[in-house]
Amino acid sequence: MTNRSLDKKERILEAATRTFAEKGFFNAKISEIARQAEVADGTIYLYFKNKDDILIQIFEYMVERHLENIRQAVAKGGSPEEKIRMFVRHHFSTVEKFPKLVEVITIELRQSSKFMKEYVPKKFFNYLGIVSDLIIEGQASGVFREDADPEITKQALWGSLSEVTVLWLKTRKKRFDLQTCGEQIAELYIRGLRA
Amino acid sequence: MTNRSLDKKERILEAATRTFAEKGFFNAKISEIARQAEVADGTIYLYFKNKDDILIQIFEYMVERHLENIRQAVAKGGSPEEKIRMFVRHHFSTVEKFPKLVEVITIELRQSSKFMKEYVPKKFFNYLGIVSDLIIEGQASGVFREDADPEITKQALWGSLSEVTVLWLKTRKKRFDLQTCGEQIAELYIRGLRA
Amino acid sequence: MTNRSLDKKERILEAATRTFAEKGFFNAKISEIARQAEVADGTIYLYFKNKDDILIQIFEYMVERHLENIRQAVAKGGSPEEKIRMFVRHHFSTVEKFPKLVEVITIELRQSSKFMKEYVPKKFFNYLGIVSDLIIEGQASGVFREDADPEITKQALWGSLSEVTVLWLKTRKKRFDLQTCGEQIAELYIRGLRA
Amino acid sequence: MTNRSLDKKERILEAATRTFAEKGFFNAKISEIARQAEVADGTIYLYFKNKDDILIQIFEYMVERHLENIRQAVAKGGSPEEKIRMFVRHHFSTVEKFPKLVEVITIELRQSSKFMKEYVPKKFFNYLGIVSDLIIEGQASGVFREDADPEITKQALWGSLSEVTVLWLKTRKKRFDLQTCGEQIAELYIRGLRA
DNA sequence: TATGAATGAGTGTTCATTCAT
DNA sequence: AATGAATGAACACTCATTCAT
Repeated sequence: MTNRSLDKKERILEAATRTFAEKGFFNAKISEIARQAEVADGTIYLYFKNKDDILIQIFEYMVERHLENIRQAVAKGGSPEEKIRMFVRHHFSTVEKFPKLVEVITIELRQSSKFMKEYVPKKFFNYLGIVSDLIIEGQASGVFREDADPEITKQALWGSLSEVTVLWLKTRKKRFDLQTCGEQIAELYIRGLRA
Repeated sequence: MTNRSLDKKERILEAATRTFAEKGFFNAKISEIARQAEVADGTIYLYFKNKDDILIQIFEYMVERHLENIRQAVAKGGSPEEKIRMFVRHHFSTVEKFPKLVEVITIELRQSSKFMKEYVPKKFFNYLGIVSDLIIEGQASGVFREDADPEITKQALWGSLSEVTVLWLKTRKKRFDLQTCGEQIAELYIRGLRA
Repeated sequence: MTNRSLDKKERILEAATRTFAEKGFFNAKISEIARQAEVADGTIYLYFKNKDDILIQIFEYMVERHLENIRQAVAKGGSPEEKIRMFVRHHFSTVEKFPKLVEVITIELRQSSKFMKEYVPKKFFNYLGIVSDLIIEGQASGVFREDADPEITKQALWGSLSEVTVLWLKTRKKRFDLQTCGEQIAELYIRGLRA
Repeated sequence: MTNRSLDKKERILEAATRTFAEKGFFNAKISEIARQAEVADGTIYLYFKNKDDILIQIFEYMVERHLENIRQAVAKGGSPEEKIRMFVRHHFSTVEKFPKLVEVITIELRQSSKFMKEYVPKKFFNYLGIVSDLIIEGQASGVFREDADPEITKQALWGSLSEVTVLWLKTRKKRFDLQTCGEQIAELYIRGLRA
């Protein structure tokens, strides 16, 4: 029962992720998602308020998964510098593991007006907050410049990660693989922040 | 004649920019743009292939304007480091001068599937190419690390600029003004690249 | 068992009457009726064929109740004239006693296409037949005009009663109370029929 | 131009009247109306706000036509009694001339929730007002009873007319023709009102 | 009897685009 | 070049009804 329900919801989330990644948010039809999830159109509305809500739940599901691991991953790095490296590595290994999911989050999410205008991604703020915390920690321990603004830097790093991710997802011409991407960006920010 | 035509096309571009920025790409109606430009609905199709094309032409118009100045602006900086600073400053001063325009380019453009999937922004590549050229120049003159990949770094910088821009456009709570943003990001990348 | 069943059916009829009167036939949801009757959605279909059938059964239930009393009530009037007065009075006192029920019968019933097109309200014909019988009786005893058509008059009276009822239900601005309505209409028809 | 537009709007009104009468308001599809009017679906929305609006405009169109003539028709009757006769006759001759139109007005109109709940049929009130004016006139000249309430009587008469009309429209078993109906009802009310 | 999760048919309305003038 | 009336494809969502339990 609960089992079947969870099954169904997950099947819909999966089907939606695939469909959104392939067709884009707007061109993805509810009936196509239903078909792929092997449920009736109406069933989708037992688990989701509307089309935008599917996207938002994909996002939340993703952030939750990601968040579970990221703190542990970051903790493994001893110094703040190493922690930043871990954060970046973790991002790209997630991209590598769930490219479709990341594609939807990074590209299609912006097409949902509900998401862009009404939804406040609280958990995502927590996630990004890890970065500014790292910077503050590094500044406290003297390894990072005092004059670097943690908020701006956090945002800048996130921009770098997602832009490079989009490029990689779009081209798939891995002249540079994701490992390289990660090391390059981590190095850039670590040196950029060093006191 | 040509005069009136140019007039009309520009009026449409302006009206579209305003409307896209205010309502978003999808909620902006062609008839609303026509009304604001004081032309008939059909007239728009004498100058633009379709709704997406308006967006693309706004983008090209923007890049052209931006490109005209950017090379001169960058040239003013003597060293590669200073040139990067000029590039970033130029970006944010443009954001400051044409916020509506930048908002459309940075946010609404991603809503057009034509743009995201079919259009190859050649001129924009030229524009971004300035950055990788700068890095290569800096590496040649020994001020930048040889192991920094110019392509990845270029993309990372662009990601930082646009992400911070989006944040600034959305919040308008200038806890940090754009000047500060620019200096922060420039410093980050210059130090990050330094040999 | 039978006890509980009757209970349940009656609870559904009551809940439906309330819901139909409040929301109208089309805006009343089966699930809302089920919620109010404290049964499961599916249970309703053990007692009723479909949504229209609920309405029809409300109607029949009403007519049965009404019919039980009306003959006695009419019988109390000695002369045909007085009997018409009793009929009209009885109608309005029912409106007064069960306004919700009457509202559903008089207004919402017309929204059901099943009712309007397929259902033949046999019992209701019996009910209205009382009027034409009265008229014939009056004609036989010489108090009513021979040239009044009992069928047309019956229909006309019914139209008057329901139209005035609708007005009263809609406005509730009792500039005239129901008593007055009844006396006015009875007087009109008695004089109109008098030989 | 204006010519074509009027044409088109009238064609839609006609097609809608026919379709509503045949299928009922709810079962009438916009696309079916468009097909019958030989216009595109979207064209309907250039002339009408929505489906309910079509019905409302049919109603207004009808009342306007009816109102134009009714005052003249009533004026022809010399005495108040004769005027009531004219009013009733006029009603049934309209039913005879435009049965489809009357069917929509009398039966289908009640299915539109917009009409029943939001629209206030001002012109229709004027139309019915003719009746209460007649009664008051008759009371002033002493031919009608002083104790007959003009408002209730007006409403009662309207109920009689529409109920008998519905019966006639539904059965078409003209055991009594409309002429007879008119004379019967007129006689009933004239006698019923007589001082 | 009773449940309630699942179904899936069904449609009014919008709006980018066209084309006769 | 300019118009703007006309087009018609396209689709998320609801809710009465069913049926496995």
